[in-house]
Amino acid sequence: MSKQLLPVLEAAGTGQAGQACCAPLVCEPLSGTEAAELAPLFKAIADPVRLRLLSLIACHEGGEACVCDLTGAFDLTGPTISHHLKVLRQAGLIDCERRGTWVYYWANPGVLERLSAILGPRVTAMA
Amino acid sequence: MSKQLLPVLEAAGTGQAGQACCAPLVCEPLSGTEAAELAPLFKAIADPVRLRLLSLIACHEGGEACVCDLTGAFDLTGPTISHHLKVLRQAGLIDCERRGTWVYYWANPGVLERLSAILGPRVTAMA
DNA sequence: CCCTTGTTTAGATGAACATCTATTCAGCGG
DNA sequence: CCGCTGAATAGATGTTCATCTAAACAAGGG
Repeated sequence: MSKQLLPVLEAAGTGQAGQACCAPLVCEPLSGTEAAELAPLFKAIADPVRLRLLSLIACHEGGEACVCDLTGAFDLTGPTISHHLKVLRQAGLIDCERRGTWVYYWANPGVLERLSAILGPRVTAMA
Repeated sequence: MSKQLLPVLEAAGTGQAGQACCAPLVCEPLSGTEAAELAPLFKAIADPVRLRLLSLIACHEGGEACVCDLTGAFDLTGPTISHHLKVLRQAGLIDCERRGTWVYYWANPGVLERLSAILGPRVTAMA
């Protein structure tokens, strides 16, 4: 229901600066500010439950998943799942909307792509 | 000074299964086992200090950096830097060797690439 | 052989975090 | 309007983690 994108991520995917050579992280040293912005994003996916939640949501038919589709995959209580979803949402990795009784979550593909771009020296094949 | 590669990472970069379509994470749901293997790797880079350390090492001239090159960049004590380097090393992201008085660290590029591949739907342009 | 410098290990401490139970909020149907 | 179900919030608890100081280990130079 909210949307937030971090500055460091805005620049990562664009064709602005030296995007063709290699991963920013391997190309030139991260500044303290950049690292401070990136670390929370990696922290958000640095948990087995959240990693699976993100994957389940991203892979789900129609690109979105109801919470009730997710809780069954884990041996955890509802509030715990809700907590992890909140962490992913606050990191900007997913977003959600309430439609009637159920709440639907979908992944924010751009953020994931940009994280990937920061890590890996790969071709930026954007359409 | 040790080397360890995780099974889930071995498969990620190879041309084995569906690597051309999209990121594994977005393609099909991560199993509990896969998530449990990946999460610690992301946890290793989910810290501003370690992220900068990794970047500093990877970018350093000659591909390797002495600990004395690294400590100056942070407002932290030696033991703290050493601790973070140990975390990165145990995750397999970096490796080190003692040469005389100094200890040199270098990045393990493959692991980083494979993490990138898991996150991002990008072309695997490997030579 | 001791002293100095570079690096790691051990142990302690305070903050952050994952999880739970209990409660509250939001819609829907009788 | 009341009760039911899905989902989030509040508060508590045990664990993990980042950081420090103190000590140990490694290598080299008088």
